[in-house]
Amino acid sequence: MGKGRAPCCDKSQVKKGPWSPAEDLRLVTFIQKHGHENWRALPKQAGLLRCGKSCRLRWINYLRPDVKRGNFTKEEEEAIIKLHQTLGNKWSKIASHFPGRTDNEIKNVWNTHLKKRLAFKVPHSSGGELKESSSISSSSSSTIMSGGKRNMAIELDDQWKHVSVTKRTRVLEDIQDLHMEMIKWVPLVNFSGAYVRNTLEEVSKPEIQDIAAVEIPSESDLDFWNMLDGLYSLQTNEEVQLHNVETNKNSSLGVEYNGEVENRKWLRYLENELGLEPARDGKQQNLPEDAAESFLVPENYQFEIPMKPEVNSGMEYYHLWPSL
DNA sequence: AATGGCATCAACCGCGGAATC
DNA sequence: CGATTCCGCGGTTGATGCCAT
Repeated sequence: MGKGRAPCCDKSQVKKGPWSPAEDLRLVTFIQKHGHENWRALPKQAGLLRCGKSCRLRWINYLRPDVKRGNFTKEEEEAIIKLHQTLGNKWSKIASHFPGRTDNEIKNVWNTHLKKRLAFKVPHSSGGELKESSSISSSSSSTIMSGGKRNMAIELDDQWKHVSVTKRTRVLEDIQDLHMEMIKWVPLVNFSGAYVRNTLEEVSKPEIQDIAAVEIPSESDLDFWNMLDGLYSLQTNEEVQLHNVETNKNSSLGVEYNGEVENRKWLRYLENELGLEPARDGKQQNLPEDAAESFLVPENYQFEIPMKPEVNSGMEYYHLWPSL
């Protein structure tokens, strides 16, 4: 090795910490269109203020369409324990035995659950099977909605019941804020769905020009999405991903799209809880089947329209809608 | 209601090794 | 063949939420 190693990126120029939905969207969209042959160059090309390693990690551990979310089954946990006995802390090797699971996830499960379980293990009479301490249980957040095919209304109801009172209050306040924000936004959206950008500043654009211009929402848009993201946080990312995987086996293009559909249902549920809008039938929740594909990888790569109001419905309902 | 401790997990950091120059 | 670049791995940290007091 040489003396001293060049930093992978300019630390002062990169953003750190949790990824925003807008950043996720950029990353997923870019990778689906261009792949990820060079992680180091990717953030710049995708217009992301992230280091390449961060992008890679985010993709592998979270955004990759085949990533499997949710609780580990008993069988998986037992297999991890057995593999760890032979492989040690070779998380990537252990993960290779579990399609869809990531080394990071397995490492976390080991450190948070399995290691402790082994410390308390009581050898079972039928040879080798481990009996876990009753004090160790899976997190409730990821078990609330484990049944992906359950009726959405029931799921939402169940989930809402698990939300603490303080969080409910905060969410409901956020919903109100969201409606106030929507009021401000309505004039910016015309009926053809074109998002009016005149009052908004552009974010820095990718420097390379051989990639179709990525019309990502501007900073003001990001604020809006971040607010939405805050509301959506009640639905676990695991659940979103689970639904995405289940509903997109033939195509990875629907990751963001389906997550959005689920989020929207959740949002509507909360809106109804607040009494902010009349109950409506579920018809409006369905987007055309081809919308997912056109949304994520439109030919001209445009994301000019984050939201589209239903015609004649005022602010009642909003769709994430592609520019076709 | 406040707060301190604990659990969880996403994300970061630094290193080693492979690939390339 | 050494220097450099990049990727992937494993350890660790920090933010957040939950729960007991």
